Amino acid sequence: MKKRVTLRDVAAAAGVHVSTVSRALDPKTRHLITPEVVSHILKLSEQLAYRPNAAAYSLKTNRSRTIGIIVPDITNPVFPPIIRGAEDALAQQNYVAILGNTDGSPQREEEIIDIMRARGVEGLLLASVKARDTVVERLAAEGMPIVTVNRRVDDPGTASVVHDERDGTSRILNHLVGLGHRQIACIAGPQDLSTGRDRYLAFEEGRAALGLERDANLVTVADSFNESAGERCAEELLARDIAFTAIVCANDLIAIGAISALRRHGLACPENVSVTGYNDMPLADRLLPPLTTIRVAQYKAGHAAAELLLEALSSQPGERVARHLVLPVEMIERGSTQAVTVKAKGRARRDTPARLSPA
Amino acid sequence: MKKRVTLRDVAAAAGVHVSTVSRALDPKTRHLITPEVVSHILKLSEQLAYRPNAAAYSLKTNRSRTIGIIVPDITNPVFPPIIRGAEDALAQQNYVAILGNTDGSPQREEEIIDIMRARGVEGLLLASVKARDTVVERLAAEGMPIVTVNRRVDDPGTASVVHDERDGTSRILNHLVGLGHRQIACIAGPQDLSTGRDRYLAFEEGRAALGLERDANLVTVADSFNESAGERCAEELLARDIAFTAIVCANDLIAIGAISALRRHGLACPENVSVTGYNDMPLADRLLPPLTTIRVAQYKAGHAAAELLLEALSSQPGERVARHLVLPVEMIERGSTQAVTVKAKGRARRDTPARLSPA
DNA sequence: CTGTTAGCGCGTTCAC
DNA sequence: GTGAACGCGCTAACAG
Repeated sequence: MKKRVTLRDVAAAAGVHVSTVSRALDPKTRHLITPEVVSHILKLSEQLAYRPNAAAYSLKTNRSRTIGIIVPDITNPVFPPIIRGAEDALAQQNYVAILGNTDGSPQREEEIIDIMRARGVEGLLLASVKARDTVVERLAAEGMPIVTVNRRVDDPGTASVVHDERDGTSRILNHLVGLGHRQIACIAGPQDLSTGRDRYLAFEEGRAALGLERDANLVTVADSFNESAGERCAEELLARDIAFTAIVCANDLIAIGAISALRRHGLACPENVSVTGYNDMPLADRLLPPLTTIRVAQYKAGHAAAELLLEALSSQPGERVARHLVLPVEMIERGSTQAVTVKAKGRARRDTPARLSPA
Repeated sequence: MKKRVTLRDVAAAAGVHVSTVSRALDPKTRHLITPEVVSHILKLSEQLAYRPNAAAYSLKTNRSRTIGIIVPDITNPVFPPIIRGAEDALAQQNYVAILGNTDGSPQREEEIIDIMRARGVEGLLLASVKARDTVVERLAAEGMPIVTVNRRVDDPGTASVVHDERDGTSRILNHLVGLGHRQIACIAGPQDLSTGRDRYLAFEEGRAALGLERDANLVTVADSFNESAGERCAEELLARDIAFTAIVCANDLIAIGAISALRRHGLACPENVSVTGYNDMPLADRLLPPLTTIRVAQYKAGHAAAELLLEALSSQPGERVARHLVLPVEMIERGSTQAVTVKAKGRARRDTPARLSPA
């Protein structure tokens, strides 16, 4: 491996002292040096392909130009756009990111944060937080700059970029009611995550506002935002033997699982049961059936979160105010929802005795 | 932010010299120190939550314990499993990765590599290489350890982990012929990428071996591995006004695009035309229709590639031999392929005059 | 076995 | 305007 050219090499070539080169190369201190010398040094360092040594810079200044991004699992299609957005924003300021996957485990999260701190990350972008997150609380107390993205923590002291869950859920409900649905089931997401909780709260709120009766039997809570949890919850709803014509799912993967489970029980989506997702993840439009869902701007969220973090890094610790961004969402109507038909209405299950349906 | 505890702090607390602490903490040199002293130091450093400063280590040893992973676009569902596999392998040796997206642009690739070198990455994991890649050639010549994953470069001097493209393509062809297809079109991938080229070569080889006639009209080449390229190529095939009952696509996204284009022209998959993908990306089983495709072990490939790279890093520059791994693939039969029906056979297009179909 | 010493490459405070 | 000197936190060579 060719050895790297250092400040010293450039200085030797230019016939000046290292510190002169250092100053000439830094736009902030460049004015201290004679213009001709500056241009000479600039040309030379270009020629020699001088690249400052990040480790030395970091050791000296205690600034690593690195931040940590922590997600539950990069393999979940929700996260890549967030990461991409964040990295694009970071790159503009010569920052890079190192990535960690927690698989939802708080211990793993702690380990990863430990590793990242050893690496001297200047801040953290967290897509993995629980609503009540002791790891984050402790870190924030120590003054580590943190921005959560997609999810947030209850403590308003931690900056966040999230989506308008209430509006999204309300649009879904209005859409379904507009199609004639009155018996609407809900597969809520994990209630220890802000997204799962906020969407569920918005569901109950919207349901009440639309004059639909509350029925605890229509609600089930998934322990995870994935397909198998969706399947399990749909099975549970079906086992309860109650009537519903639509299911509002906490995210797209849950919806996919639910549709599979329905199909196994001989129920077609949307003919027998309408199903909605949330996130509009990649390929949601190509599924069988294409998902009616809420489009959230994940790339934008990642981008904005990184910018918020960079902003916090460049401000003094004292003057930091945790900022919170709520991005607007959009409803995307596709094939997984349709108007209630007389046939499907009332009773969602096929081979069980009919029962009185309210209204 | 709480200031970090350094070796010096631990040394002061233990009443010994820094270098003693350094040695006690390193398993390799620990045997030089009296066991009681070691355990005392270990306990103390634990207590003080000592974390070695990565920048200082890196500056001193010239080893950053960081590698660069470069992909075309993390948003493409093929890459997250590769990245995840690589990161899991790296983590076992206390390495971390920084990520870069090239969007397929060689200039961007060069910029990213520049940034990564400034960061002192010890090696590179490349999922972005062209078959002929001057950037990689130059880097390899300079001695930078490189492993390509998923794709490879023509130069056998660069280590790689790829999948058995020939076997995969041959399975697809056998499957289709077994279903009675004789007029099989092909949407090949970009021919400057090893995957696109190898799959296409295997297609021609397999076609000949199966005794199918060569027809240049049945082949089209996509300029990119995505849905819109798939749509364009399918349109092109249709415009040529030739008969085919199946299309072999270079990857899943192309297949998805092709199916969309067919549908726009009133052709259903698989009823009128069978379509195959490649990669078995996440959700390929949930699409409309579910894709018959080749499953490649992306996580495993990423994992293996990272291990290969770590191995190269720990060996002496002299004794390095570029290793090449070819992982086995598996065919997954789903709904996008079916036996040729009398009705569909011969002529794939509906509202155009029929034409003689060979055999 | 342990302490001493000498940098790794850079930014920064002093002198000049 | 420029050079000299120092040290960030750590490892490694050498002493003892």
